[in-house]
Amino acid sequence: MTEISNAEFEVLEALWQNFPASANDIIAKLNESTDGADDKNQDKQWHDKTVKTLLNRLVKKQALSFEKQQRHYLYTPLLEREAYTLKESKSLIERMFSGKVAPLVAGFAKQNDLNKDDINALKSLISDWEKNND
Amino acid sequence: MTEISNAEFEVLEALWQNFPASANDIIAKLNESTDGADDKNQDKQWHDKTVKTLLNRLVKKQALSFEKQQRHYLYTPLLEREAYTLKESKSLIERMFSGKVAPLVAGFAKQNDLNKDDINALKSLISDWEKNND
DNA sequence: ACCTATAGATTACACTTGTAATCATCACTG
DNA sequence: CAGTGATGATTACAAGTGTAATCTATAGGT
Repeated sequence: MTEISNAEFEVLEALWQNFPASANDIIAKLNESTDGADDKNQDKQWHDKTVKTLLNRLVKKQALSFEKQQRHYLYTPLLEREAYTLKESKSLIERMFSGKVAPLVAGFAKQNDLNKDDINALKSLISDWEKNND
Repeated sequence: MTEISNAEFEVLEALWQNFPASANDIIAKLNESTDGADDKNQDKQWHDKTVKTLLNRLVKKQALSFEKQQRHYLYTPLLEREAYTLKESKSLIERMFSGKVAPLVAGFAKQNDLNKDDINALKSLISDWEKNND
């Protein structure tokens, strides 16, 4: 229920990608370079202490649970990624676009931030919607 | 360049709706009940001191300018609403959906948060896009 | 069995944010 | 002309955030 901060979200993100996971697993995942061909990718390095702090805060916020596994903990997210991202999306769209998703997409279109794949994905969504809502 | 907080955004929002405006204009606008038929609309009341603080912060952040008009100031936004909302949208979509807008829309669809109007708006966007991208 | 490296807990600390109250100045009112 | 009420400036202050360092207990190596 409490708010998840940006840094906390990134930690959760790492956990969602594979869980349950130990603090070290998560730290490793966070520091994995998201290598693409471009080398201007100087991904921030996460300091181990920082990640531990964030894990603690997430536990306090009941965004994840942990269970003792011999010496260390294994963490598991208590939030579903999809539910969380939807909530955040809706919140932004509510605040900025009166709850309508189309104006957001329109902004992307205007900026030339859509490609054929995006358009196809949207078309497919629409046809699904129409199938279910005759 | 600095970040605009949520509360600051709401103040900016009021200003975008009509500017230049005095602090009092803005406070009035913010406290205008966004009346709909539903009376469970107990819009938060903005305290005059609070709004003044936020205006000052926005000036410091160079999000708006002001000019002395006799005794009081007239404020004018320095950011365009559309540019700002686009930037925020892109940032969220980058963080949560790898930069792809379709998954966000898919979330809305899944939750039944789209209606015929939304679908039509999206279709129209798509056909415009296709017109410009053969 | 002891010492050390380590994992998690606790503490730190500056900056931002939400929310105002207080201070200083000045224009208008009686 | 003096007092008051408004306007903007300054100050306040707790909670949240990003970013760690220090403390404490303990598991594992020698």
